[in-house]
Amino acid sequence: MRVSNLFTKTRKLTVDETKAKSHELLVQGGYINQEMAGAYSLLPLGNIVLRKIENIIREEMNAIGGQEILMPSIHPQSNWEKTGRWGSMDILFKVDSRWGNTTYALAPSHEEIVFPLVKKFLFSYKDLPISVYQLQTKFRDEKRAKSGIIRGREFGMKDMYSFHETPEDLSQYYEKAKEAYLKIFRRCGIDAKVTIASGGDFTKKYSHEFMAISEAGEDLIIACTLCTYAENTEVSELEEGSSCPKCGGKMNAVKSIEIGNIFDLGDKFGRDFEMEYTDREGNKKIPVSGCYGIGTTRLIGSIVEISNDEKGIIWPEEVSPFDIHLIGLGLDKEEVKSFAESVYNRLGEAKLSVLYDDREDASGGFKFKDADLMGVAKQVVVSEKLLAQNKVEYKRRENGKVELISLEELIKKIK
RNA sequence: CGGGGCGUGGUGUAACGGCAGCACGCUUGCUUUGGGAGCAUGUAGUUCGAGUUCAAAUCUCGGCGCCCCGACCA
Repeated sequence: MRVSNLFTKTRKLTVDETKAKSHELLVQGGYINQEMAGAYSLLPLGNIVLRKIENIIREEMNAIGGQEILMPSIHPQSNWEKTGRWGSMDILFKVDSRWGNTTYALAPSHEEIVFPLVKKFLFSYKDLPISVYQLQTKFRDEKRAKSGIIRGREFGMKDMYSFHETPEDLSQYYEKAKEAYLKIFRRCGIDAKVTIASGGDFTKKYSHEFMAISEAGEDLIIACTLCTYAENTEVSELEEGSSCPKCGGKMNAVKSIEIGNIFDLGDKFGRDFEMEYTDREGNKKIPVSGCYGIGTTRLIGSIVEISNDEKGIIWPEEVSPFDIHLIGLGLDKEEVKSFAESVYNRLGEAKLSVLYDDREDASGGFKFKDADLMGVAKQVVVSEKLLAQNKVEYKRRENGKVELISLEELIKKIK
């Protein structure tokens, strides 16, 4: 991708200091645009980051047997009445059809679709376990949208639902999902803490929240400084400075963002939708199930919230919108330009994705500032000076360490 | 939903009730390319409605919108 072709631009000026840091950086860098309170457009760069996050999630969900599907966003009222949530859920958007008197729910979650859906294909214990997931848009009529992309009224989410014969099988799968979640967050550059929380109005059982430690967070948790163990202060009896029940490390109270949540649903929704199958003894049985969510667009904001400095965003490698940000200096000179172009082409041949700052009318300073702001994990500079040595300059955004290196050495090094 | 704040060119801001100004951006031209370039040039604005007043960006009432604190939070 050439910077000269990007229809978005970076912005020099601060957008609104009162908002979240991640919001400011994502707007300045040209990743997102706010359309109203709680609704955002993802611009080319932001969209690439979202796809990268989604693909990481896909890989890890597929690895634990999840099958990807895609369900609709508008749901029939009757399904929501069956679960009792039509009347009880105050964040539920309801939309009227212009024809007749039909009202639909705009999906804040998908139990009301996925349970009747799976029911259609579930006849025997031999069909279990089943695990399905989707990457989709959710709508929640939040009383107050806040913190930029971290808490919107429309947002991206991965939701997975699993169905099992026994609570034991569910809990085994639940643990597998927990590990998969930690892996996903690690790949996104976040060292997530796992807290035990209440199940909300969802289930009488417990749930686990995955927390990213950040001042921008809305939750206060008490987290171990050594391992992933943590408790939400809403339910915790641990005190600041006490020792971790799991590893003995020190527990600290910290603010954090909820980036994932998994629930043991028991047979709640299975019963609501009379989801019966025949077990080994020929009896009718209701499966137990779990659900597993990750806010994908919120994750974008959370990563930026955690990974930035005074110059801009610092993308962790796996979610960086490009492998390399290539900066061409002095491109008005023909030989420098063709050198830069050949570097761009060669990196592409080596299957590296490159954002190439090919602007001939921008000063060098401007390009460095833009690159640091946009935060691509690796930067490569070409210039007249470097051309003379037949070298390029290689720099990692996270530590700013600079290396002079030949192009082929560079490719070998980062492939 | 309770409380508070704010609404001025594309962006960020200034203006006692009395000529709407600045910076950035953008246009055009020339010069510039190793850390947000220089000169010249042009461009564009008071959220909406009602009211008070000789006169409203400024005061009053209402609408709409956004932000913050709290409450809420699959």
